[in-house]
Amino acid sequence: MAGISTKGLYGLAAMYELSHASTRSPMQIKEISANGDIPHNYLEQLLSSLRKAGLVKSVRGAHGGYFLGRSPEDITVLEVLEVLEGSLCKMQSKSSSPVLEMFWHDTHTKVQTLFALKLSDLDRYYQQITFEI
Amino acid sequence: MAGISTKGLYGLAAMYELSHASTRSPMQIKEISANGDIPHNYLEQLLSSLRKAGLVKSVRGAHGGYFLGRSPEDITVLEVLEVLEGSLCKMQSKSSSPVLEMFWHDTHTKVQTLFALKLSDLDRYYQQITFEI
DNA sequence: ATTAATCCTTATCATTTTAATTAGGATTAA
DNA sequence: TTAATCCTAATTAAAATGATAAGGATTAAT
Repeated sequence: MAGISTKGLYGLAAMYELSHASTRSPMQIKEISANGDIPHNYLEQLLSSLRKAGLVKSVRGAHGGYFLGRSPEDITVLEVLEVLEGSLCKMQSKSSSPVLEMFWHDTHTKVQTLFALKLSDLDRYYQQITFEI
Repeated sequence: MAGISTKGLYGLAAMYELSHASTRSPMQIKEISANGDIPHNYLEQLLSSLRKAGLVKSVRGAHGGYFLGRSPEDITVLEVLEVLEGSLCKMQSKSSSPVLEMFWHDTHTKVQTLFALKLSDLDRYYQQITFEI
């Protein structure tokens, strides 16, 4: 299936939470886990990947937790999803015809553009709710 | 991974072949299979799905084969891929926040728009090659 | 120094999907 | 009647998904 798995959904939800968290004290896994209804141990694995990619920073020990690795204006949804799900809409084998090859390449580019919005832009979707009601 | 699997690649390649085949005599699996470098028996399964969805028509028996189910102007790449891969970029569980819920819904719509080009439009990519050289 | 809280890592597991392969059945032109 | 072709179902190997479990490493608080 060519869908987005819970890995990506959970990961983006976690990043969204962190983008609204305090920059003073770290947010803990259990809090993200509870807010997003994400299995605690599974989320740990996702945050581990995100940390290795520099998208989050961690503070270990008691009162530890997570911060966003960079500001929400400097992180795109595309980055988050690619860390967790691999390249979006990428074809894994060569095409038989140059036409299809070009189609897939072009489509891949367009999908990347589609997801290249900043974490800080996500809240625009809240505005849409307000406008529509 | 959120990629397109060979199922979709093979299927679209087959549909593309058929869109350029004669409308007088059917095209045989072995020919599509050879042209697209697709395992014969695997392609049979994909064509079976496409036939059940009405995207191809088959002629059984000796000298049998396949036709496109409708004209290339009436079949979109989206239809082909959704038959074989399921809904594109669909999220399988509900989001924790309304903002993300709207983001995913909006993105799903945009991805569908992206793939909503006709089989007959694929050849425009050939023009691009010509223009760029 | 001890303890409790928290992040971190690895191993394991069940389920599903992918990508076939195999084997044979059904249909039809010659 | 036969050979060609589509059609279907069963089986399989490998990988990904979506966890669960267990314990190690680090640190604040006592």
